[in-house]
Amino acid sequence: MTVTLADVAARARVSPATVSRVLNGNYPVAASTRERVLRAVDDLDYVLNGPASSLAAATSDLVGILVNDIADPFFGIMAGAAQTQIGGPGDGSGRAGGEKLAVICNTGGSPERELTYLTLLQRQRAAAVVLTGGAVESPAHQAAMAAKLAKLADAGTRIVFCGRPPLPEGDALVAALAFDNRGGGRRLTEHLISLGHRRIGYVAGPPERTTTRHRLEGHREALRAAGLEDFPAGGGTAGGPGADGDRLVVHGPYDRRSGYEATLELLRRAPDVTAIVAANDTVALGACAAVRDQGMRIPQDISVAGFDDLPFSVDAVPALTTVRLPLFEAGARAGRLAMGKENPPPGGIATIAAELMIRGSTAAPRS
Amino acid sequence: MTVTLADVAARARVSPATVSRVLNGNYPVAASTRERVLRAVDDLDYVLNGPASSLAAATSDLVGILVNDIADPFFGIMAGAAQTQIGGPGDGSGRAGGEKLAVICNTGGSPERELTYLTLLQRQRAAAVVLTGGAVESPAHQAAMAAKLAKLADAGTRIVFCGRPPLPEGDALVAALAFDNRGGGRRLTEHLISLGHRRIGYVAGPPERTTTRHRLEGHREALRAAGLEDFPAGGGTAGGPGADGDRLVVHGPYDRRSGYEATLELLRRAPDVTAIVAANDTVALGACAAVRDQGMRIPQDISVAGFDDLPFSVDAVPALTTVRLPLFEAGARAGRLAMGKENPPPGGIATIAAELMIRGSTAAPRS
DNA sequence: CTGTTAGCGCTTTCAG
DNA sequence: CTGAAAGCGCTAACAG
Repeated sequence: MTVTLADVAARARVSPATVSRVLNGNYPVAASTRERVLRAVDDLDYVLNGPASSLAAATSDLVGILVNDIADPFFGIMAGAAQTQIGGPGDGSGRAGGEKLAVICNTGGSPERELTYLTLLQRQRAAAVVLTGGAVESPAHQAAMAAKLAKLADAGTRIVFCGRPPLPEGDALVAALAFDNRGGGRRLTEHLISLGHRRIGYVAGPPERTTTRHRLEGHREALRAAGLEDFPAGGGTAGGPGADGDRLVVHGPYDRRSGYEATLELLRRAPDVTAIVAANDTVALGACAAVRDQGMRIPQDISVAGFDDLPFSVDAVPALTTVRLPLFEAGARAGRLAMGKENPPPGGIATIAAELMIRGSTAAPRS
Repeated sequence: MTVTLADVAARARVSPATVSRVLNGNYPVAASTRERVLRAVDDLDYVLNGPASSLAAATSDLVGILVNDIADPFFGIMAGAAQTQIGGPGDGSGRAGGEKLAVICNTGGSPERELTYLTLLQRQRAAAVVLTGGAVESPAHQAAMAAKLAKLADAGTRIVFCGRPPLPEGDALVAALAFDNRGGGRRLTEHLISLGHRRIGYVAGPPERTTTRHRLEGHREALRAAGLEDFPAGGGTAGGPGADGDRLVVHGPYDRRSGYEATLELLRRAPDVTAIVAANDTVALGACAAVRDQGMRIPQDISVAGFDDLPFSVDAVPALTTVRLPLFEAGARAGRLAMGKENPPPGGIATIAAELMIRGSTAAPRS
């Protein structure tokens, strides 16, 4: 029923090996032969058996792209961009040729799923894996990840981080594109301070994420530099890294609802805040809604700022002050790195600049 | 270097066949033996060779999810939901067991890429394929799709449509979950008409998409029912299906920018429109921006409505009147269908209801 | 440039 | 319930 390479070989009156060679295009074949083979392929409507080919070649054309939440455009944009550099499209040949199959895997932010997907990808002998977005910092998970990635790497899988800092052990195996979350966070808060804000609330992401920590650290650097750090330096009572007793920081997931609720909580704890910085734009939207529902105006009564500069942020009313991350460019570059089309940055790690976007949602506090 | 099933068998003092059986859990194995095997697997840190297994079994554990634009939450939400029903997660076993690898493929809305991805998935002997969102209606592409899907289907790949109408030939091979775009579009425009609007502009999606056509048809049904259809019934001069001479309809891609520009164009053509219906929420955001940049207020000077009810729509100011599509639920159901966990709807096709969400961006026209 | 020959690592009858 | 053996369809040396 199903056409095999041998069938094609028979019809083209060549050996299977030759068919394989023209299909893979990695070996000299006479033009006339190649043409005959190609015709046979078309006539028979032959489709290569991927598993067989991967088994024999000990490598597949799968490239995995791991994301924390594919419903979030932050990841959608990066993943889509990476796929443009990897996927079947570019070659325009119509017939699927030497393309890789770029696939996006949604971990939902769960460390277990991240590991599971990695195992699944390892099982498929993936050609490369791109890990996007913030990592979970629990030591156990980091160790497990390092071990798994090492295994993948020496099975020949290329590893690329995109928008994620390299692992502590700094495997040379990995090319990393890290966003300057700390610098962006710092500049954002500096902006608020320069506007005259002194009590600034912060709606942070989940405490165990690198992204959360870095952005928050930047925020605190700015506060400290301005002598505004009014919380205990050594952290507070809650457990885990980054925990602290600061009444002006509330943690929660990276979603709108969390932004809404955390903001309400913040306003309850400190009704005198004049500005709120959100972990990202989505959270900021929730924060805006909460602020409004409390009968306050943005930015007259309270300023709100986000992070990422997602497409909808400019359309918020007022437009959201935020920090732009070049998500598309970073994703595309990660895709190229995964394909080996581009050389890794010196030292294996590149820091991607974050640009402050000042818009209407922030202004000087009243009086 | 790499551990094989034979190694595990040796260590567990059983035959390779037995190891295979415990791993696949589809055959009776003595509890003690199974345990011994499992321990050997752990000791050796064995990972199944996917290609080899797929080759032997003539089927893989890959499930493809095709989307038009993964940067758009419309697709991100559906795809993510589908993955929750398919991916490695649910079983919680830690070790990757019987899971499928659900992968998202971003076609960018290009028919060629759609076909290419299908070929790639066919090559991988995918267990199932989920196609999401609107289809391109060109007859050539439809024919190519039908042929390709037929081939996939009889290679044992399960096919599921999600948010896409079944193909004209209505293959019984396919389970389809279609959104009621026409009904939703109709109710939305009826709402506007009931508010008193008579000149309603429409920023439509790309003309060749099913989604675009259905939503627009619903809009026209409503206009016609109210006797407001002021354009030539038979269509106008532009080429292609769905083209018409209606000055109040402008087509463009499903993105914010298109919404912005098309709205400007609309306002130029017909400065007297009192309401604008957008192809979807993203487009609506662009439309809102354009309206504001023209110095008009929403909804006092002009009403704006969207479609989809994406998460950010409720946060627009004023909140967007739109049509809610149960994207998550539909995606999850599609995932279940793809896994064979749920029976296909009677007749192979289910229509998913669309719910009108009336919010602040629409109001009665002035005077 | 092209054919021959071995496997790649697993699943699956078929016996026991 | 378990083992033995025969491929699955392709690639990759090696010879020509």
